[in-house]
Amino acid sequence: MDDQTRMMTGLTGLGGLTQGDVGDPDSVRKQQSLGQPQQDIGDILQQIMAITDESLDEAQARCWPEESPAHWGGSDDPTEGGRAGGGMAGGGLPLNFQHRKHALNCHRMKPALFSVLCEIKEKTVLSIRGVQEEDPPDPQIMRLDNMLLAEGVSGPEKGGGSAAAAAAAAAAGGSPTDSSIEHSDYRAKLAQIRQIYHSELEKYEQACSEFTNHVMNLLREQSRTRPISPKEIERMVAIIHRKFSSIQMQLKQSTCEAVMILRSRFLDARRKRRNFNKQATEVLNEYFYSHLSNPYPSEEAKEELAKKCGITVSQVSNWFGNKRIRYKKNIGKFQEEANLYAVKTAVDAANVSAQASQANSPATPNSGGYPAPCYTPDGRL
DNA sequence: AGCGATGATTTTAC
DNA sequence: GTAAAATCATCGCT
Repeated sequence: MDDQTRMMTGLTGLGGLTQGDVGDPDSVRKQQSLGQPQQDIGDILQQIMAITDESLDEAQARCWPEESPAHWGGSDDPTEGGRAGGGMAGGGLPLNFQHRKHALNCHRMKPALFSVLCEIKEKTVLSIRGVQEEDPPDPQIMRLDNMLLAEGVSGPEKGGGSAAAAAAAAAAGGSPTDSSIEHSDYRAKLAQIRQIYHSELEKYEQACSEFTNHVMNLLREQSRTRPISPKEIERMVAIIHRKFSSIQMQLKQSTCEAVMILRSRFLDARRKRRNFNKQATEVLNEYFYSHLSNPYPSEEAKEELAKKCGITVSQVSNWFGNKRIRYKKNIGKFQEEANLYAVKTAVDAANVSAQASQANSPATPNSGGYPAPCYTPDGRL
């Protein structure tokens, strides 16, 4: 409801009114009763322009000092708008109001006036905010969309995202049993998030379309009593959609956050780290200390070690990476361990050759690379 | 709880 | 891309 409704109501049978008179029910009635001839359209428009400067409240106060705004035909409620044509007669609306409304709807100048007024509206009020009309796809919402798609929250049901995540986690390591348990848990939680997301999205879409329909019905209804161009309706719908899309973005944002938290809880291997078992550590250490001069196992050697230890190749790589740096950083600390494994290796070798004189030597000659532990090839510590 | 050990990840350098 | 180095997060012992 706005000035336009009141304008049109006040315009019926306008003739010879001064600007001060416009909108004054008494003066309108006066003019109507006098039955003055139709005034020139230019004058009417001029008066309309003057009226638009008034605020709704003051105009209404002048027009209907004793009534509440809800009695207006142009109310926000479309159902009321529907009744206003006559159903309300005797139900609260004053008869002169009904009379004027009827007069307006039947007036031969109505279509022409409406079209002119629509044009004026287009050129004034709407053009002000019509500048940034066309909305380019929001990069933020696109980012969120992509992420939700990648995580398997939005998009097709088959859950490709969670499968991919599971595969990624499997590649990261962990025993197969452990990870499969973790994954089913993860998938269940992800499915939960997915479900909530979709039901919320549905609610949102429903609310959006309901509200859009509501507003469109309202505007269509009102377009019978005030000038509303289709373009204006279109614009209103666009505004509504923009408002709702900001809500949608919030939903997507919080869904993304939930997925991120879930991921970090379930798929960050650091959080469920298990120390390798003793036997695995032994195998790795044996290799490390027996190849101290060049502790860089080849791909094949890594695979072999991984198989022996029941861990993945990348875990073997991690282990060697950690071991090299930590050994180098503090050789003293690892001295004991180094000697232990050197003896171990030597004993194994001795079992084959029974050569006691070289028993304490590392299996591989130490030719640069990493500093040897504090022992000599001849067995002195 | 505190703390060192340790596996994983990230950053940096080549 | 790989390895070193730095860092993180958890484990496991006291």
